Amino acid sequence: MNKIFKALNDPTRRDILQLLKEKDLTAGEIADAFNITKPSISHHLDILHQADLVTSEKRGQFVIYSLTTTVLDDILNWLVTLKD
Amino acid sequence: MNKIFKALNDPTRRDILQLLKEKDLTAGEIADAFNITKPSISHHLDILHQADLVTSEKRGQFVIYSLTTTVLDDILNWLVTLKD
DNA sequence: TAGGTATTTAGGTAAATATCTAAATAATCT
DNA sequence: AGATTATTTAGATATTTACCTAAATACCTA
Repeated sequence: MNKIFKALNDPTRRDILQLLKEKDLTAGEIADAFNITKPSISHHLDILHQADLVTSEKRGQFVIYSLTTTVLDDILNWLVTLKD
Repeated sequence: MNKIFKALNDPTRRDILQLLKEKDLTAGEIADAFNITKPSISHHLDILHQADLVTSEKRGQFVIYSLTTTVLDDILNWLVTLKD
């Protein structure tokens, strides 16, 4: 839970997730979508990965990132429980 | 959105919200529930207030805090949209 | 194998965060 | 009014975070 909230607590990382919602992307493609250096994006991707919000697969020299949404259920449950 | 995610990105603050779910509490009662000094709790309450996750009402020398969940809808929407 | 591309790791810096103690403010009570 | 209680503000410190540049790693191709 902690890791997920931490991962979501950054606008760049939230934007990355929304990009990945459309389609899988390589690390480079993700970096190109932002005005941030590639190492910084790599760091953001690492944090998202630690939270299990993305998975990565190495394809040749590329690393393809995909969205994973199953862990969001924990947060959704927590929020809904708080609401009712 | 930013403020809400920020407010939720701390276990103490999330625990405060869950306490307030049960019933309204004074700042002191909230502080007593944690191994943290009152000024620190006051600071956490301020962050929750800035995110509109709690409201406060002064009753005599006490300040009573209540949970507000309406702003959670923004996050819930964002999360659900990401999922489907 | 040498050179090029994609990505991550390492190291450093500035800003934000969580915590503390001490002091200030506000309300109550004797 | 003076003392007590509740809460917040101020100021200090240690940790975390987000970002950068430079270097390392991994893979591909000629």
